[in-house]
Amino acid sequence: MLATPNLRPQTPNPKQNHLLDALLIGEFNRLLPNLEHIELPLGKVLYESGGTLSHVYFPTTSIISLLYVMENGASAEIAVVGNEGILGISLFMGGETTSSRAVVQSAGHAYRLKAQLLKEEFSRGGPVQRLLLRYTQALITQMAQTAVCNRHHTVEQQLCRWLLLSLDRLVSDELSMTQELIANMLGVRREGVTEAAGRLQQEGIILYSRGHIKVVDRAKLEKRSCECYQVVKVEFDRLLPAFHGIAT
Amino acid sequence: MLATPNLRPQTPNPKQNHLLDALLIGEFNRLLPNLEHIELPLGKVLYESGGTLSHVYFPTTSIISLLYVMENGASAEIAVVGNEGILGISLFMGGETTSSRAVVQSAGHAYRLKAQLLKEEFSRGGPVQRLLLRYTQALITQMAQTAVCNRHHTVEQQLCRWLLLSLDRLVSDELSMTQELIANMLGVRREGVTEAAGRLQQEGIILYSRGHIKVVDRAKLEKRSCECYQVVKVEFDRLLPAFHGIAT
DNA sequence: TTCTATATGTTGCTTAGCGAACATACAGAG
DNA sequence: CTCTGTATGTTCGCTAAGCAACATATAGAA
Repeated sequence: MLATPNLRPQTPNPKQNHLLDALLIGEFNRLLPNLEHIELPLGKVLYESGGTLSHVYFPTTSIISLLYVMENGASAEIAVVGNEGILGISLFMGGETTSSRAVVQSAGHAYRLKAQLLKEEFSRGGPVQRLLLRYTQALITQMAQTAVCNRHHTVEQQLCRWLLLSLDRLVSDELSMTQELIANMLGVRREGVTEAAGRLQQEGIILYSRGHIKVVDRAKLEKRSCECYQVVKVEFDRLLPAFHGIAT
Repeated sequence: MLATPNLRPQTPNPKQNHLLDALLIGEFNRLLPNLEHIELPLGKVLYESGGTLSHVYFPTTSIISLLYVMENGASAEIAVVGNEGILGISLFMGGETTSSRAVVQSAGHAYRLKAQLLKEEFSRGGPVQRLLLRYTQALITQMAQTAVCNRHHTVEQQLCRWLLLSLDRLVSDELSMTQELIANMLGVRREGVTEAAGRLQQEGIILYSRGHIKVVDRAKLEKRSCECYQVVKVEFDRLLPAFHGIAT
């Protein structure tokens, strides 16, 4: 039996989002009053495929999943966005609409900013623009690696990768997530996740119960994962190192 | 028996690359003398994973494949770049290095530009920058769709998608490509491609022989393909419509 | 406490695609 | 014309993961 993770000791603070923290320099500071704090419940759909983007989101304690949903209803996760990034890159990339659905994968807090405001800041160029583009580049790496992972790795490996990606974006070592939902994200059957999770639990790597997963042995989890996790992590660290002061 | 496609009636011309054509406006025109025409043989590696980018490439009659190669040697194609785009986006995205390998998938011509020159133009902002970012957005869509396709679709469907993507980037309806190479791109076994191609040939959709594939019935090919091809095509058309005059 | 919706466990069957080992067939060199 | 390397065809067994149809267990509501 697992306790519900206590994720709310801190007061919400824009600086909990690393990208936002790095952005809030110089003139960008004037946007601070325009940041709107919101709470994101599990499953909330922030963008629908093909829809227009009214805001961009900076998750702090929440995690957003970029999902592509196919004609027949099957889905697959393209990338995740947590406290390291921003949701809504197609806004400044010029797309206006997004081709994927954005769903809250882990409930928590976020800050949002009106689309127009971010676009204006972006088009000013300079460090803000450069940082946003570097983040986009990191996100591209994540997508590319997801494609590779989908092609070559087993459900268990992908589950490990997915858990690690989530863990890196949370303060806790627990996450609230049913196997059914994980299966949706990975684009596999629920039974496949059940089996893989069962194996991981038997080996003392994770502990789970009705929608709560606790990672007990992170080192082993990394070993069971495919290389994809490390590849993405290294690239994020390279492109967005300490964040503070890199926006130069 | 198929004749080798005659792809060289035209004199090489930068305007054969749609993106370059759209870029060569106003001040960007001064870059024209810096464009270097080159011929790209099949299989040539333009970027190695992790390497530094000395040039960006604008394919005209060639097609470049972005491949990710895993630790164990297995590979998968992330995206393709042809006469609609530019190779080397990580340059202006701020990455400096690329995380995937770029290989010539279809021999032909291209123009290249010194990395520094493109970076300078990009950082000027304005229409050039906007167009490059829109193209990047389209490329992101292609990567995301590749991820989905890898998860859910059969080898045959993916082969159809791949043929269509290649076709769109060529003037001819024939391509020079062995099944072995296609298998590498798709990240599947050669035998799988042989079987799928055999079926397509039996139904009169394609015709092939020792490294030459001719698409006979494009309409049927589109029907056999998964939705992924159309999704990507629609997004490219939306983001980069007629090209001429959109860089505003 | 009991009930119920939801989460997880399990099993049998089927199939796509892998790995490996081999057969054939064609193109271009000599 | 023959030889040879390369491209394609075929087969066997195997496994991961799909589909389907259940059984069980538990948290929270009543």
